[in-house]
Amino acid sequence: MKGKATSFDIAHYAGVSQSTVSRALRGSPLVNEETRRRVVEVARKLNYKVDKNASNLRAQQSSTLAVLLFEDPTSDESQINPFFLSMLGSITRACAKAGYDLLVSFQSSSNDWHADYAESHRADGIILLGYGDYMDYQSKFERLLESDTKFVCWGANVEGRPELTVSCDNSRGGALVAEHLIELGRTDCAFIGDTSHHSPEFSARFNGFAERLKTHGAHVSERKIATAISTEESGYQATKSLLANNIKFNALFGASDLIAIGAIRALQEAGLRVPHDVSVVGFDDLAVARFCTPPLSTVQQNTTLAGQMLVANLLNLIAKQEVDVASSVLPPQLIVRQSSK
Amino acid sequence: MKGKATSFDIAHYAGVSQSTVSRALRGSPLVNEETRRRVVEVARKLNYKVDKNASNLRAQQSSTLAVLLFEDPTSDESQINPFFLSMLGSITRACAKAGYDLLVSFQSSSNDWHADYAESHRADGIILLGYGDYMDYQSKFERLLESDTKFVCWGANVEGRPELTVSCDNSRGGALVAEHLIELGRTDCAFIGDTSHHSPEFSARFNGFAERLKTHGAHVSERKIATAISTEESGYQATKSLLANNIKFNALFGASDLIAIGAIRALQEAGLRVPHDVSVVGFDDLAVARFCTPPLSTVQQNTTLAGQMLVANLLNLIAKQEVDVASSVLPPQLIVRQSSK
DNA sequence: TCCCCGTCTGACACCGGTGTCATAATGTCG
DNA sequence: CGACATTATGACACCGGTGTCAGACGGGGA
Repeated sequence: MKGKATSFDIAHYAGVSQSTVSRALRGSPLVNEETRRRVVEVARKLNYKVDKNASNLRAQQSSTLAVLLFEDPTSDESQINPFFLSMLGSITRACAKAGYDLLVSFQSSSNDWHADYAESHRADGIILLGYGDYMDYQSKFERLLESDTKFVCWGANVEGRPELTVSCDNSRGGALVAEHLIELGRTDCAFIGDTSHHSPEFSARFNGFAERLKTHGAHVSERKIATAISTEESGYQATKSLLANNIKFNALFGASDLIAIGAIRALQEAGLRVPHDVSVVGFDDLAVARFCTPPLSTVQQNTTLAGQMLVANLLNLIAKQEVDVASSVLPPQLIVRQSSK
Repeated sequence: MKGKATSFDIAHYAGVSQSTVSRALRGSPLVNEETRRRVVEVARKLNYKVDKNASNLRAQQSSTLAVLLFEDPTSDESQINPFFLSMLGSITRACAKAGYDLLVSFQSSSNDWHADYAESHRADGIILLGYGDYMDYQSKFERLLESDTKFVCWGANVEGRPELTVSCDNSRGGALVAEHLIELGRTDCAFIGDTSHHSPEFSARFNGFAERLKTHGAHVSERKIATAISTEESGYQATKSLLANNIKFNALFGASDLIAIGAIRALQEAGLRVPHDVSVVGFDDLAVARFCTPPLSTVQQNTTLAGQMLVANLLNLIAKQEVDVASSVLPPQLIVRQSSK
């Protein structure tokens, strides 16, 4: 046998037509059980595998999803945010469980997207993953909507289409942090992150945090807010700049774990003890959080569930089925460790 | 315009034949520059994208690679080894740079592989990633070789086919650790990992380590070796069992960072100070290593380079070009941090 | 003028499946 | 025994491109 076997080869050896082979192998009820057995047997012997390209072409669907991962443009080239990698893991699993393949692609937000996976029929739908510039996204979303591409995204909201988004209840997560710090009596808080509309997730965390503090008579002074993107280095620098300006606080909320870890480094370098002098809380619950010094209190986002929801919602979208919007906002959970005891 | 545009639509609007459209869009020198401009313009206007399924089917190649990630079967369901995720990142980038798409799939070693990506023409080649049971792999490798599937793998050697493997010089990495500990005067060493043939990478690290110690008159006592797989928990348990047996040592080499991190936890719980009482060194240089307490000395594997090599070698294999075996063994680098000062 | 050649284009078979339709074989009922 | 439903199968068009081949066209040389 030269080259790969085709369904015609199977048909030949099984003494049936090619049509019957196709039907038999896909479990059509139209074919006789005895015939099917014969076909399956021959196919196994010849190590026959259905050609996905031919099958996809004819069936006009690919049983494949694509993940587009947008990195923070300024983040380190080599290291990808562990939070998204963890998400990627659960998406992969959820995909496999649904019998779909998964294409993965990293994009830099600066570039134009290579988001033609759907248009070129390589994927039936697309999952968008990333913190990213909110304003920048909307125009891309419009292009996707226009070309009738099926997609869902994590975090960022698509205007007027809530069914396309799965996200953590960031605002509530911020509130949980506020409550925790209030219980500890640490209401003189700093915030490292981004309160602008450029980062809807970070600002939601901040707003939930600030509002809950306010209901307890505390508030976050403008001076105690420093801007950072989600890297350790950025968190470190932002915190250092606060300290350099001689700004005092007894608690610090980092908009992500990486930021909080960088903040801890800055605090410790300045001779401040965590949590004795400053309680620190992060957001994400990366695997690192357990291992840093001191172990980091944080708000856990359930990436397993998130990945499952993203896949499930996307598949519903593709099948033109109803998507449950309400359940796509995932509950955050406060994990208290030593950094805020 | 209903549905997606096809090359026939473009042909119609550009007033040429479908053949010419195909040629024009793929830059064939046969088509007149003026004609090409017209075709390209129409294609842009109609937002036309070549159908990959049709193209792949006809061309009998997919411009796609697949990564199969094998997890340690006993490892935690939700968390994937960060080392491989980091590798995945660099593979993705290398793929994109070469103009290939990337399919990602997680496999449990226990299950039969769904490695039919190549047979079903979904991918031109496969990258195998994972620590795994060496013996178990050889039979799978044979099956891949038999079906003439193009593949490369990380770490594990395919018998008699060195060109299919990219790996870190684990033995040399172990030797670097030995030298470092000798310099510190810490030659009473424990090893946590796996010295059996089941884990070729771990045992190579151990052998390189033990041999170098021997040339300096030291050696690793059998009693000071404990078996662990590459998880924090496993490293913790293995170390605890050593301590429970009242075994003393002033240095500990963990076969991976996760193991070393677990070991540190066990040591600290037992009241031993790191590095004052025991110097600890790991292997991998995960992002975590910098952040744990104390920051972990470790052997860095260059995952960026590794990913590039895997992709490059696989593409050479597919193109039936020579593969440079020698350069596929990557040099490890010792990173000294506080855990072994 | 005729022939040849280079340039450019169109017609057409083909990749390997899937879905539809026609039909043969068998059974069922009045 | 004929009309008709049921079951199982084969023939064939089709998905949307790619590669081959034949041919149209214009120019240059004899």
